[in-house]
Amino acid sequence: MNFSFDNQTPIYMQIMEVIKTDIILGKYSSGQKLPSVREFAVQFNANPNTIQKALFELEWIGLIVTERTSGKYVTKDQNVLLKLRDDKVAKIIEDFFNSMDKIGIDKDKALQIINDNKEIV
Amino acid sequence: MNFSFDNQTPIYMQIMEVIKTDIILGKYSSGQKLPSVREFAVQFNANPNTIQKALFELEWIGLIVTERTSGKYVTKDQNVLLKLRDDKVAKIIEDFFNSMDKIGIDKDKALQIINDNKEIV
Amino acid sequence: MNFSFDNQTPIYMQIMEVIKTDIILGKYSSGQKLPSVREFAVQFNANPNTIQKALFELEWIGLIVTERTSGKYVTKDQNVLLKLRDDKVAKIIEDFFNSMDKIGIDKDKALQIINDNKEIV
Amino acid sequence: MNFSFDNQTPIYMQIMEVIKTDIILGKYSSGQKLPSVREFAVQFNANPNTIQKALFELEWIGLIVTERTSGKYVTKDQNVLLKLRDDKVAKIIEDFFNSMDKIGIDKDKALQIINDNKEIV
DNA sequence: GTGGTCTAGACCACT
DNA sequence: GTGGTCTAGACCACG
Repeated sequence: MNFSFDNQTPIYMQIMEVIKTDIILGKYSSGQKLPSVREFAVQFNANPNTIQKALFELEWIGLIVTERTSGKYVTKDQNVLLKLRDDKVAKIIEDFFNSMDKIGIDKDKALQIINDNKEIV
Repeated sequence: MNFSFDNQTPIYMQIMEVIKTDIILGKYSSGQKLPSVREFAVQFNANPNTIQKALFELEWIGLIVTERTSGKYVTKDQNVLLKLRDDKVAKIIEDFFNSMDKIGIDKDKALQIINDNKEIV
Repeated sequence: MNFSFDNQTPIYMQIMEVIKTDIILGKYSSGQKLPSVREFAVQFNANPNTIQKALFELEWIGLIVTERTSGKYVTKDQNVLLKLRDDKVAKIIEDFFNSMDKIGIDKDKALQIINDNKEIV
Repeated sequence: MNFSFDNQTPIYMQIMEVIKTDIILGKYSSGQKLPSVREFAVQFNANPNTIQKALFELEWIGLIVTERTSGKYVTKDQNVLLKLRDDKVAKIIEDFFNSMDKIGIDKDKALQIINDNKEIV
């Protein structure tokens, strides 16, 4: 796998997002063991410490749990996983309307535009 | 006016965005003189150097022009202004679909969701 | 019995504490034979090596003695048992006053607070 | 200043506790600038990264805020500061009763013992 | 082999 | 000079 990192945002945040997304997409499913920190380090071509920092954030939000000496696992709590996805969807929609609002386009207008978007994009 | 800056992104970029948005919204219209660097500095409670950096970027993309000795003006080129707005709209829509795509929701599904969620958000 | 281990502290220490407490509480009384390492291993759902390590620590502080070929027994030395409990009580009280002291609450004040707070906690 | 670190618990946690306590005690008061990361590093004879880790935790719980390029400051939110102290007191009392309970001493008995503690300790 | 901690040292953006 | 990020490399406890 090959990742090209955006130079504007910290690598650890980008890694966090990639893994988070992989979990949402079910690439790593509930209760499953994640690759070890060292494996991730190779995969992302980053330092193990950087991976740690990324995974720590995911642990904080309850997405993954650490079993000392055996590895890190995706939480078995389905609610956390479902909520994560819903939150993300809600966030995307909110961002969309906010962005449109900032340039003077209200919700109704925004919806109209996006539904007609085939011509625009 | 009171701005609370996001601590993650450079201040000058945030100022740039605010001014850009103000121009799109017509607060500063085509051909109009912009406030002086010093006025902006007071308005944003920022260092004049920071303002300079922000304005320089806007000049670079052709949004504003500097008339030596008299100040900075919004470009008279209507095409630039219109394009700016359209670009932004297209960008917002693209971001929206990209974000949805990342979590496994295709265009049709995304449209369906956003149309259903205008009451929720 | 079901134990949920704290992921922050070594399992063997947690097991040690549980057994130690059980001895203080008289669940295993003076001179009595302890369950075998294997039985403990099943009971705590842990690796026999981990149990060994926990028991070794308890033997070190004189709480239990190993009779080769027959098993491990709670010490017959009543003094050790009594002292263990008194030590623990003293330790708890000392910890309490130390903790209070660290946040600027002296002994008298601490006593006053704890006497007032038996309803709150 | 001279600190002797407990070898059982991570240095960053111990540093975190020291700074937290200093804030509770008002050594660093509301809104005040904290020493720089590098100054702390010298003071605690630790690596700046270790200090960062400690301070990050304090930031997470809202105790301190980071002003990019100028430094880190104790939060101006008095509620957070007051709550911090109250939480700590409650925690200490709770720990005390829990510890006593574990060795078979109930609340009333525990209170009685601690009030009579002069002879015991 | 697993995660956790720590150090030394470097570079960066921002003011 | 401030905080933030990242790396390389080391050592440790645990099971």
